[in-house]
Amino acid sequence: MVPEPQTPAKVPMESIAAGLRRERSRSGLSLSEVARRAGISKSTLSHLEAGKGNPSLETLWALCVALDIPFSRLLDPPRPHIRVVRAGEGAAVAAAESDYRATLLAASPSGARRDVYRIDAEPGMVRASDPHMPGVVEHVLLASGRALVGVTGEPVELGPGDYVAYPADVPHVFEALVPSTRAVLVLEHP
Amino acid sequence: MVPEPQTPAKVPMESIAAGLRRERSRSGLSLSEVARRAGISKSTLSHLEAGKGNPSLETLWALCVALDIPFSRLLDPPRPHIRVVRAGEGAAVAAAESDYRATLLAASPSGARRDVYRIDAEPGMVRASDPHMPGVVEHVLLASGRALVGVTGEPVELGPGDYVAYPADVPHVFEALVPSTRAVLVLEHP
DNA sequence: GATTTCCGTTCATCATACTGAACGTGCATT
DNA sequence: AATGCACGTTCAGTATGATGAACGGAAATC
Repeated sequence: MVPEPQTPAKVPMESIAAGLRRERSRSGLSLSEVARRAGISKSTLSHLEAGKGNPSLETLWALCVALDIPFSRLLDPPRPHIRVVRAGEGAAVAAAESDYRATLLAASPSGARRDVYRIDAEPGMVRASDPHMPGVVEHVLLASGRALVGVTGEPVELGPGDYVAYPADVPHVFEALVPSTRAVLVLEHP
Repeated sequence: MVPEPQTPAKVPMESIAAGLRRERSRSGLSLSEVARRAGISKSTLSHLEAGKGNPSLETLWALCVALDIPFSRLLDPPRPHIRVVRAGEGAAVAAAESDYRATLLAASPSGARRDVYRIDAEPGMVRASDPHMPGVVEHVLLASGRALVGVTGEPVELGPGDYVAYPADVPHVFEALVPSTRAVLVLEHP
């Protein structure tokens, strides 16, 4: 078999468009302002954020510089890197000791600080948070009850023992679904 | 001060050109063949490898697919991502139990396979390895002795308990400095 | 040694990404 | 209300990236 000749190899333009919108809204800048800083025209940026076109490297690069983000932020992972580990899932850390069992949920990036919070929430109370500083990640381990947690627009429903990590430099929510919902929240900043 | 209006923001085209040449030579494919697989013209690729032009995202993406490399491979910095964790350093995994203490060295990328090896080395014996497959990472945890480990040209000296991770798709070495040097080597492939 | 086949480069032509002005809109200010 | 000024979008013109044929050279095949 001849290896994929002429395969169009579609570019994740939609993902890039979303990334541009997300990063710009995070920075709080207007489309015009970003275009001005990047030295490109508003129309070009407007097109790109609409997911249309096929930008040149120069254009994308200028935008990354203007937004002060690494290039990979727009491409590599569909950035909102949301990870869910259900109760019982996850790799266990091997221990010589007898019946000790630790499940690794998230590795700590070196240099990161982690603050721990306890959350008590009741149904009907939706706690919506504004974006934090860039790079901030929140980890939530649900202790009891049920809750919708995560990035606004695509939250995850958690049950007891479930875990989720999501970027907290975009708007995010915590909404209890049943009474006496308790959780541990770890706020990680680089 | 108005924040950098109109700054040209130079693109690292030379670095990208070098990356294209490097990755293609690594794959052993001809320029024509890569162009054919990517579905672009030879002339375009020829220009890009010469560091000329300003490729569209579609073009670059197609090349990355054809070369089977992540996009960031062409842009990111001088690739070798080397991480050293000295004995005693590193984030410890919290345990309710008494004096148990686990230091997390590297979280496993999902889908990655990890093979574990035991290494026994004596001074004078320099073990130089040729590059493995792209994306392969080696982790070395030194058990006893001393050793120079890592990417050829910039190895790291390890003592007991020290840990290092380095890309193994470039030439790398393991050189024991004292007798009875032992280590655990984890070979990780995506 | 002539021929074939692939290699990588160069150049005129075409397709299109980018531009800049004009537009409708919403929010302050007067 | 009227005005001013940002915002984001649309559209015709233009700059330029991508193409495909033609090229010279090297290696394999006859």
